Amino acid sequence: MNEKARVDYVEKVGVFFEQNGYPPVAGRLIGYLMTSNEKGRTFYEIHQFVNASKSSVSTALNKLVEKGLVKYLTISGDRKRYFFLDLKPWISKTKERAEFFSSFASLISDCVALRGDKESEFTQDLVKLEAFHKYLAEEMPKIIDKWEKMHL
Amino acid sequence: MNEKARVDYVEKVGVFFEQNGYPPVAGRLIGYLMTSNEKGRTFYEIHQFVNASKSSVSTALNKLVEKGLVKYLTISGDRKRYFFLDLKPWISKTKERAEFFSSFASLISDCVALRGDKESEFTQDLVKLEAFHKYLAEEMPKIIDKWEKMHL
DNA sequence: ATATTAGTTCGTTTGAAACCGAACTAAATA
DNA sequence: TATTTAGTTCGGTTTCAAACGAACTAATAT
Repeated sequence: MNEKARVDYVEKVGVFFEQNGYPPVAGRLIGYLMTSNEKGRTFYEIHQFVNASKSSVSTALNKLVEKGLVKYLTISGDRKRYFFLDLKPWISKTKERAEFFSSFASLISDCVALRGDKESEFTQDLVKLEAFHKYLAEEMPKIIDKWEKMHL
Repeated sequence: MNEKARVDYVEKVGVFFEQNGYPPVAGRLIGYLMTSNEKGRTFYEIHQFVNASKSSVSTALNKLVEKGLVKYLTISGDRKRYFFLDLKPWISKTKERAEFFSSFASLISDCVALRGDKESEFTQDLVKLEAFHKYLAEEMPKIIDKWEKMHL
């Protein structure tokens, strides 16, 4: 693989994940592992490539391992760990994200319950918005399940 | 409306929006407007209720107006503006959010293009993940359109 | 035993976002 | 004309997450 292309790509992934709420180092780390083989990368390789301190790498890496996005394999008689991305949880993570819709729906529901003017246009719009989010909270898992069935 | 209940509710909305990437003041502001009538609230009322400085309220309010989440009406011969929530853009905002899926899909696609080991399990998993996100990028707008048709 | 190496821990620094207060503008009122 | 009011602007402070460096642990290798 062209090294310049890899560096550029990793930076792009870094930005993408940063925009989606990840710390920059974590994003670059994911990018680096995306361009790596399944044998995994050592702590030192990651540390060198993402050009961050060992402590930053350690923290970011452990957080990603906790989240289940990164796994590692070990080789007996070899102290190093070989880190790699686990792509499987991404789908279930998306399903979890759909819970946003139901919690927003119930937040709106609470609001409607609180309001005196059930007949006002604004309250009606709130009710509609709640219905919309309830609908999405139901439909999202459905379409994900559908995909899972298609691809098992 | 019970004032204590309103205060509690506004705080809850504040936390929710804060968790979803909004500044705390903006979240509380949205909460306050959710519990308000469609006539709208004045700058001063908001300022008092959310208990933040005028400058913070001004900044947060203007950002929300820019985003189209808050609108205001004016009354001739009255200098005040009456701010209220516009609930209509929420649905299209959700549709926009679905663009996340297509941009992630193309990010993965770039990665696959970069990789030499097209046949490896990891690359295959990447391809699958890309397909999954493409699928969602198509299905999300569809189910939203479906809802819109049901409720026009 | 000594030296490397892999990774962790922890106290400090840095940088950006959020918030603030005070001074300001511009319209309305007296 | 002078004053009040609605909202803005801008420079400074606070706050908090992210990153860092240096010292540490524990396993391996010499």
